[in-house]
Amino acid sequence: MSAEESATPAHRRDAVATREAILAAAVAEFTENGYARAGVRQIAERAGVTAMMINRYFGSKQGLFAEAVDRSFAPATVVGTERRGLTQTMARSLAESTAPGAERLDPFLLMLRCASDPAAVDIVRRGIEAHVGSRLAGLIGGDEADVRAQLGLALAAGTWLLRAVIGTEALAGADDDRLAELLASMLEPITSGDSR
Amino acid sequence: MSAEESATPAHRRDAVATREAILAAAVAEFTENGYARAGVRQIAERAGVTAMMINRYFGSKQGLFAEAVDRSFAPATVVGTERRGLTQTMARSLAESTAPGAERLDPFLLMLRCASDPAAVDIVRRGIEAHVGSRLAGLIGGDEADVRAQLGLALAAGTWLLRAVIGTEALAGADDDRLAELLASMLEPITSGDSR
DNA sequence: GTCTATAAATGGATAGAC
DNA sequence: GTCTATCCATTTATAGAC
Repeated sequence: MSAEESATPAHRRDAVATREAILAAAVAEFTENGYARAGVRQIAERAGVTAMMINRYFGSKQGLFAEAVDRSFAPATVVGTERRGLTQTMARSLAESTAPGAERLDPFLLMLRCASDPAAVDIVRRGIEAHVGSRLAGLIGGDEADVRAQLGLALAAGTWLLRAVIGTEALAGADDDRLAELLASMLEPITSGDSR
Repeated sequence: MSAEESATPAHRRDAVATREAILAAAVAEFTENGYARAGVRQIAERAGVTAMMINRYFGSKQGLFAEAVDRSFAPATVVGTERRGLTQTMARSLAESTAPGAERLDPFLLMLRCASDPAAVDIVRRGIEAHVGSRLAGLIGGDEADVRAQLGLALAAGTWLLRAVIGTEALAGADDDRLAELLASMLEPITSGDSR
C-alpha cells in the first residue's frame, strides 16, 4: 500500500513479503510431502514466484528446509504451556489432532515425513531439542526430565505415524475419547513422579 | 552344484537364487535409505546383478518394495510369541535394539524411512496389520486388543524414530536398563487389563 | 526483484544382443 | 538368464536478460 507499489511497473514486490511467502509455502510442502518429494518448483509455485527465488533467498533447498523446520517447531503445539493437567492435555490434543478428518499441518508430520533424509535429520534434531523437547522437559521437571520428555514425544510421533500417516484401521477408526484415555494412561508414568 | 552349472558358459545363475539375492538386497536398501532414496541401481549392485533384473523379476520398484516389506515384517521381532512377561520383553527388546551401536535392520526402520512415500504407505499398512499388528493384538487379547496393540507399536515406532533415526541426545545417551523400565511403565496400561 | 532458459546430474524403465 | 546401451522424465542449481 506504500509508494513502493509503483516503483517498478509489473511484478515488483516486497522482498520480505516474498521471503515470507516462500517460507510459509515451504512449511506446507515439506509437511505434506516430506523433504525428498517436496520440489523447489512446487514450493515456488505455491508462493507465487519462480523456483529461482528459493536459491536467491535461502541459498539452497536445504537452507530453506532449516528455516522451515524452525518456523514449524517454534509455536507451542501438542505440549501446552501449563504444568497443571499436562497428561490429559497432551493426550486429548494428540487424539484430536491425529483424527482422520483433522487439519494436518503439524511439526510431527514434518518430522515423520523428513526423517528418511540424512540431510534433514540433523536439522530436525536441533529443532526438536531446541523447541518442543526442552519445553516438555521443562514442564515435566526432575532429573530425568529430558529422557521422559523424549519418550512422550516418541509416543506422540508414533501415534501420528500409525494413525495419521500409515492409517491403520484400528487407530483410524478408534474413538477419540477412548484413545485419549489410553494415551493418558501411557503418558502418566513419565509425566508424574518417578516410576522405579 | 548340479549339472546346471556348466549349461551356459559365463554368467549363468539360478533364477530363484537371483530373485532371492535381489529381495535380500532390497530389504537392506529400503531399510537403510527409505523408499525414495533406495535406487534400483544400488539394489541391483548389492545383489550382484544389473538394474534391469529388478524389473524382470518384480515388474517395478514398487513391486519389489511390496515383497520386501512382506519379507521384513514376517519374522517375529520386538513382539515375541510368549504371552508371559510381554511388557518386560517388549520394553527390553526395544531398548536394546534401538541402542546407538546396535544392528539396525528392523521392520520399524523400514516403516519409518518409507512412510513419506504415498506409494509405500499402503503396502506398509498391510504389512503391519497382517504381521506384527495382529501378532501383538493376539498376545494382548480382549475386545480392545487391536487399538492397544497399535498404541504399543506407536510407542515402539516413535522410540525407533527419536532414538535411532533422529538420535536426540537424551535418548541416544540414555541407559538401556533405565530406558527399558520407563518403556515398560508406559506399555503396562495397554498390555494388562483395562485402564478405564 | 523477478523472469526465461539451460546446465548437469539422477531417477526408473525398456529394447535388443548374446 | 543376463548384459549393454538408451529413452524419457524430473531434479536442483545457475547464467544472463529485463
